[in-house]
Amino acid sequence: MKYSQLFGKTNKTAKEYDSKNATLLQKAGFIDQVMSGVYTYLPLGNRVLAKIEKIVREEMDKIGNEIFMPAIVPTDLWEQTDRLDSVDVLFKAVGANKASKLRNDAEYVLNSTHEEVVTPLAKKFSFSYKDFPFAVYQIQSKFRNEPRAKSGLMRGREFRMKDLYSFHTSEDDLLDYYFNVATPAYEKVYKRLGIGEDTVIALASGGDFTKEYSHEFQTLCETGEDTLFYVKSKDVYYNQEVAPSKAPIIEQDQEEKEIQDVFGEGVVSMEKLVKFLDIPAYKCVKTLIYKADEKVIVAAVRGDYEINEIKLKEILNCKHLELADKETVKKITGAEIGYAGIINLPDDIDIYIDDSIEPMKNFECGTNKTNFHTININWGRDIDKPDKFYDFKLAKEGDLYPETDEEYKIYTAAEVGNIFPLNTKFSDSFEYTFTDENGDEQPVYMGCYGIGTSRIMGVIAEKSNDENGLIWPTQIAPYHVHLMHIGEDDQIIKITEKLYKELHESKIEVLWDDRDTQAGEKFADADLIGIPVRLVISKRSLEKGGVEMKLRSETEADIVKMDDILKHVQNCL
RNA sequence: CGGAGCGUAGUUCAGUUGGCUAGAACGCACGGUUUGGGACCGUGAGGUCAUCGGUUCAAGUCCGAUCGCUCCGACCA
Repeated sequence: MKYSQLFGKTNKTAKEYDSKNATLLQKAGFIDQVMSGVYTYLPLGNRVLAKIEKIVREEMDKIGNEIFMPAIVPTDLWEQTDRLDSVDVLFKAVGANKASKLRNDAEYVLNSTHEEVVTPLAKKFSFSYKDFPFAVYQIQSKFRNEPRAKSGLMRGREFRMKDLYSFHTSEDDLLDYYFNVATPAYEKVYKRLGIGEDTVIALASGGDFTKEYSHEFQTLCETGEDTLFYVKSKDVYYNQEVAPSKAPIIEQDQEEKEIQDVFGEGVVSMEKLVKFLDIPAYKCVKTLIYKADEKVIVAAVRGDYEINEIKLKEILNCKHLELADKETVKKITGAEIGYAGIINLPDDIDIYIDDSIEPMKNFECGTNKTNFHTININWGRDIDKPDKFYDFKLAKEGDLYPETDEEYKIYTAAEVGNIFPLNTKFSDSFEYTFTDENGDEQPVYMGCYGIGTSRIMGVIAEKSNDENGLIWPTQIAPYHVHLMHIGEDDQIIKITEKLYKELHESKIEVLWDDRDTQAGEKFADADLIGIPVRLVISKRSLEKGGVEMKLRSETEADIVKMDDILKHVQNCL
């Protein structure tokens, strides 16, 4: 490809975003934003995405059959799984042209994931135990109406994803595939993409998919959205959303002080309270009123912690958990929002207390009376110590892994894959069963396995760059070689053109910057685009005996004899 | 969905208490000098100031609504 023929150019005045991948991919002409979280892939970006997907496809072909499902489907499929109105990010589409008489009024779903399509599909073709196990996958655009799309390709509203679904006659067979077939295939993919070293498996929430943990493939990356908690002795990573945690020991007072109500008008946040009472947050108790399904409950953590609703939900064994509204809080506590505490509560309410509170002495909590807080509360004396404490605090830096009491090591990471054991959740919804050896109907077990291919492009751009631009790993670089000539001398152009053709014939992908422009501009663009090998032909290089060759990841250039250049390039790929 | 900021040329931005015949840089076109890190000289094209409404003698500027973008938070199957 000649640069002069390439659609989409670099733009040095393009906006600087907080996110590197958004900035660099747009400056270098890989993507163009259409709206928040939605991008056009320009030729360079499209080539990178295609190469990522080729690698994913090659590995998935070893463990499943590729199919291609529709992005748009009727709503009734989503009604059958009860997800039509429960998936917050679901896009629904209607025919927009109200003026047209031919228009129908039906509503459709733009799939955010394809269980609703693949399960009825499998049901049409595979009914006998002899058909199992099997797996199908596709690479598709997905639609999720993220309330906050951000960070370039890291979190989009339309994005590319590979989704594979596996079908089994038993849970054991599902787990065997899950851990021994899908997981190694995923590891191979990340290795081939050049992020294998930095990619770990983390335990994460199964969401509404499964009660069990799901497994996330997380690429360590400073600007990632996720926080991982690593247990060294077990070599296990937990996503913060599920990390069990024990608060480190904090020195407590020896003497029990006198309990006391303190008047503090409008002191409703932890921040204000700490200032007002002049005590640290870890001497306070944070009390929140929740609605768990239809039941109202009280949950309390130490003041310097947040409540982890995923963990709390698990403890409560409820489907929906949300903070109670103003009226409910008033009814339960008798006070305005902000003064709830674990004392003076009605007898019939269930109170859940985090284990961070257990060792506390002379602690503070709301009085359940507007404008009042109570200090120097002690277990036994002022309030009965509950039989059971729970762990539903959001793990934070310094916390211990409860089982071994070792301090977590903390990493930030970007999710590049997520696999879920679905078990019979979707086969139940669609009444998908198979017939076993005895002629009996049995439930089908399923797993689903996702890789966000466009996000991976963002993650790699985010991780692999320097102050001058992108640095693509060879396997997914838009081209292998960035060729340029310096000087408009006929001889130099002829030599460059000859090399361009030779590279082409050797199946080496080459981008030739054939513009008549300043050398500096060509160098700057080459660095920005980030193609792994740069070849320069100029009067100077010819005088030195050939072509200058430089790797994007290196700072030093070498002169290579014209006859040896193909061999040298091939060695680098 | 809450909070904050913003929307002016292809791009990134400036435009003060309302006075605009709306600017700059980069990019683009033409001519010339250059050719190893975004070089220089000259000429030129390019704008319904997001949209709709209001206030005013006068609106890019003030007010309202809508749409959109960025950042923080909530959310994230």
